[in-house]
Amino acid sequence: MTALAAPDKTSQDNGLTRPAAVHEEVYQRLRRAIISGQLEPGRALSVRGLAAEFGVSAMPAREAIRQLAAQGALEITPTRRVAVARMSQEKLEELCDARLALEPSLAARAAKASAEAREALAEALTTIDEALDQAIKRGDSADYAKYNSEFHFALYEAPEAPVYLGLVESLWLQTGPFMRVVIGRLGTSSLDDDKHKEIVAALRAGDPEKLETAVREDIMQGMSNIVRGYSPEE
Amino acid sequence: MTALAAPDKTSQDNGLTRPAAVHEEVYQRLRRAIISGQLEPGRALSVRGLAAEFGVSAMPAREAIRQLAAQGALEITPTRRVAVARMSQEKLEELCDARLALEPSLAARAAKASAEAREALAEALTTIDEALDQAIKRGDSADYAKYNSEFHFALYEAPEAPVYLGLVESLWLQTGPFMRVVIGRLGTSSLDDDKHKEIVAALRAGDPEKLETAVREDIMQGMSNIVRGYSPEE
DNA sequence: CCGGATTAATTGTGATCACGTTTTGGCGGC
DNA sequence: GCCGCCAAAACGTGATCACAATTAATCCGG
Repeated sequence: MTALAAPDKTSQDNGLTRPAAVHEEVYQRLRRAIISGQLEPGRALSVRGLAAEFGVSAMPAREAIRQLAAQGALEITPTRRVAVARMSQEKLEELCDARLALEPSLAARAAKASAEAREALAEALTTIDEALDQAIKRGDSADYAKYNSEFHFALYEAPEAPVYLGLVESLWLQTGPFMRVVIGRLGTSSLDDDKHKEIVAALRAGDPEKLETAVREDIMQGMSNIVRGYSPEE
Repeated sequence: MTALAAPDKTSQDNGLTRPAAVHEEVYQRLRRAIISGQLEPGRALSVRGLAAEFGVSAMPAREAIRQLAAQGALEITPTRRVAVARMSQEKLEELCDARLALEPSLAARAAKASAEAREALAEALTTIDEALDQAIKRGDSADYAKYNSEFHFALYEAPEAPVYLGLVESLWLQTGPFMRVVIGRLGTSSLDDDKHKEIVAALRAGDPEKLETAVREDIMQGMSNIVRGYSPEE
């Protein structure tokens, strides 16, 4: 019933750092689940339900919900109930425009890093992209969504641009759930010609303009798939 | 001590609508105060302090803080204390870029409305702009910031684009506090040649491209003022 | 077998409390 | 006069409870 990934306890940066707040933990897990499309649009959430799912009290669940609602990932119904945000034709167009306005120029900043940093990032991206390709061959749409989001955010986190990153995260939080529905509808077979190879190549070359257009094309193609898979029902 | 505007009780859309949640009320007032620059960067906030200020219990204050933190308006220090977000050189550059990437194209959508709607909006904007000009003549930087934000958001709320609007609100929540500091430093005399007249004209003409460039120029000019007033101290 | 009313379960919200941490204010020693 | 220590005040956070509202379930009459 859950499908909400447990935290990766292997990364022990513990030493002098304070243990993460419980509500932060809940927020991160829920956030990842939404971005990678593990929760379908309209899916009802509740404070007590989430609290039980995570084995915590109501307070951290409330805070996580409020935070994700502020980022547009969750909707508050007129009767104050909470659900994963739904998609609409107009919203889809807005999301597409906004992604095109932000993500390419954010990615371009990654191409301006040092050659070593670019190479390290390129290798990391390649690793993710291979896992992504295998997910496509396997027809595993869950893993596809997961690795696709990991690929993009590995790229977007590289230039340290917290403002941009926050905006882009908000966009993915709103696209993620719906994306997954569409992939489930179309299957992964229609997704095997993404522009990730071009993205990595442009990054390696240190060419911001080329990286920009590669990301733009990747977005446009992905979003056009979504539009293709969009049917006006609910 | 407060300076947090009380809600406008005159707008009684009551009838069948549910009374607004207390935390929503707190959020809105705090949000407006931040956008219009009534709270300086680094200003410490606390759950109990806010609760006392608004005459409510701690819960609504907590939720409002969490929400504004998610939008980048408030910072959570490493020791979990809350403060109005501070500015930095890099952040300022990011905010400038992001504003230029989003606000002109959002405004352009307003130019595509019907002639009647555009005319109504143009008149509303003119009214605000007159108040703004008087604030400048008066040298009242608080009112300047207030009317300037009102002008822009009247324009941005016209096209019903909630996704875009959310992103732009986040940007203003991060620029507002710092903007006010800069205005206080430079005085309002350096602000009397904004592009608002061009914006209204382009809107009346229904010319999206012209509106886009007018908004872009307004942003660039405002942000260049900020850069001029920026000194690395604190 | 179905539809509507009544009851029961679930939900968001606000309030309050306890606990451990952090910040602050003041006092004493150098 | 200044710096470090110590106590006190303030803080974020999680837990729990009560309440009003909404949603779901149940039951009954047809």
